[in-house]
Amino acid sequence: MTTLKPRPTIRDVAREADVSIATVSRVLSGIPGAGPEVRDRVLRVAAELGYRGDAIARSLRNRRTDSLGLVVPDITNPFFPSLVQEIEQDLQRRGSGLLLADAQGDVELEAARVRSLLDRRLDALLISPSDRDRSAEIIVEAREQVPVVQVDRRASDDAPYVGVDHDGAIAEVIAHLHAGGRRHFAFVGYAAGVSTSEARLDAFIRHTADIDPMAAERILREETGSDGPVPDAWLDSIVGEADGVIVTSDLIAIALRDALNARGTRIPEDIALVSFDDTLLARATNLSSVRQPLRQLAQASIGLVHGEDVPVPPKGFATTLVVRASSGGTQR
Amino acid sequence: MTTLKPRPTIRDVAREADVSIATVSRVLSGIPGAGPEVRDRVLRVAAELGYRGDAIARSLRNRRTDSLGLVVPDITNPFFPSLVQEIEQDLQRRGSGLLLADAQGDVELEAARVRSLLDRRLDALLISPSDRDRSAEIIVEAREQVPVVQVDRRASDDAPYVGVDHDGAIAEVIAHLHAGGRRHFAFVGYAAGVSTSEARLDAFIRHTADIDPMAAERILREETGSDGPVPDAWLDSIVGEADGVIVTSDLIAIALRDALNARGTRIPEDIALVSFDDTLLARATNLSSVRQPLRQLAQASIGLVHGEDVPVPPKGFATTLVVRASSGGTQR
DNA sequence: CTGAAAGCGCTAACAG
DNA sequence: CTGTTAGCGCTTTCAG
Repeated sequence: MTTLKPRPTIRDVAREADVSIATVSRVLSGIPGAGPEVRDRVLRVAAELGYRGDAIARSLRNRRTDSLGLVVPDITNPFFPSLVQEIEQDLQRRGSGLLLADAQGDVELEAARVRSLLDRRLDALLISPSDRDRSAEIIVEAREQVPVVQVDRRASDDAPYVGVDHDGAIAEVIAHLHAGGRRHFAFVGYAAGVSTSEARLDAFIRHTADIDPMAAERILREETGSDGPVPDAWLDSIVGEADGVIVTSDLIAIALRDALNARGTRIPEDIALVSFDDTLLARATNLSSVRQPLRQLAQASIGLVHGEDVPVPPKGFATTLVVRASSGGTQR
Repeated sequence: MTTLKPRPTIRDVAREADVSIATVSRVLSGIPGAGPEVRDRVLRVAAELGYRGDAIARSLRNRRTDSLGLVVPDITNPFFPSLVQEIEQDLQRRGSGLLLADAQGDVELEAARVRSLLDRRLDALLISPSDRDRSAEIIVEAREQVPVVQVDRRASDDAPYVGVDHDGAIAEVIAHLHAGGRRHFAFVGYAAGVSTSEARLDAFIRHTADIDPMAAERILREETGSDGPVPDAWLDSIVGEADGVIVTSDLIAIALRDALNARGTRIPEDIALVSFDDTLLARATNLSSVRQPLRQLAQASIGLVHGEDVPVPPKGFATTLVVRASSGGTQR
């Protein structure tokens, strides 16, 4: 490490411009009452010195940190990096910083992370709760200190929630598969406790009830986490049984497709595959996937948490089904 | 939003425990000189009130924010979330927070993000620079203010760098492929300006020189970013030409494998594929991949940036080749 | 239009 | 062993 150059303070600027620090503060904050001559001088000196202000001191005084906490259940799940990116971008535009915490799917860890973030006095907290039920408690606790908004996943009915219309998404997928001649459906990768997964499963059961009463029997739970090999049990339940499969994540879908291919099952001829999130995995491997409106999610949740009057559709934001090779064409 | 509960300050604790704020501060900081009777009372009151201290005020006083900035070139690249996770975890253990910024592969944006982070007065900055050459400037600038360490990617020779031994990694991969009977090599996904990619390419050329002089002709640049379809030109240059292919990322490798399969080329029989990063993509799809010691990278970079005397191997940390189906067995 | 001064919550001299 | 006080850098009354 070399020697660190100390940042100029407001006093340096004041001294150099031969005015009081109050004046400097006013000029730099763009507060009207300031003489044009003085104004220019202050601005010039500030620029010369490279004065940038001290966010910490400002925060202490303003009781506002211009930074926001984001807790994700697992940054390793490719859906979240994309969301994080949108959120970070939006915050940057607002001049706010992003404090990120990863709960690693663990409710205890999540609570610890939230508290640790709150100690840093963020202006607000965005959280995608790890567990549908058990995350509610920490959300309530956090809500006593700062505005909290739940994004993508939800746990507490007390805090606002911004997510997508899972029901509409599933309906669209089923319709698409049905239009392609598929009549036997399966739902792969259900993760208990994950609110999005539960919402999708509910919708799946509802929307297949009429056309395929057996579909509710073909629900395959995620056992091993989202990585690891595809269980043989899944393949046994699918091959020869279903011709239209909905998968909760691109990653699982890709693994499933590989495993099916290895068994000689052809995608999409024998089985059509549609997954969720439309991450770069889906794009790179020609997987049909349900795209989430990430920018809208980011903007709405950030707006909401800042107390703005953002319109949030009651059923959630609309998704887009991106049809690619894995569910393309018609069956047989 | 409901009413927000104000956090208790140190004065509240002092008043309630009937001592001075100085005593509270001392007790809570575990500074010795404090009467056992008073000590207990303070601790009890603090607990009752749920006093947690104010990180902002503490930062202003201590000139230390206990938080660290991390700038990644693209959080959407699956390698980085894993690294971020390790870093966040390590920081949490140290009681520090993580301010994340995404440069989106854009040097200008990167500079803006770095400055914005510095304004927040972090204790240190970790950066994985977007561009081998053009990121150097902002690193130098940052270095004047806080300790800076480069992780994974590098740009400036002035700031410390923590990364892996790309040369050793490539050597191991080539040896593995060679042992499997592969004799004609290709390097896919080279990204100019990305220091890791450049290091790997250098090593590739060096380590294939003896056994396959033509290898240097089979270097395929990443043109479209890491998503998007695989260019036909890649396939033309590989099929019938190479039997051992090294790919710079799991994502590209998966896309490439799909495209090769679609052409009737079989993996690993016709072509063995080994990629980099061993992300969950590789695990999920049985791809051979070079694993990076993320925890070591995280710990070393965080240690270094804190001025600790962390041993960093001069050639970089050793990687591990994880052999899976895509390069398994022997040729033909 | 500008300056002096209070004070955000905390820690660290310094006194007693 | 404990209390008083200065002050981190800033914004914002309040005076002038």
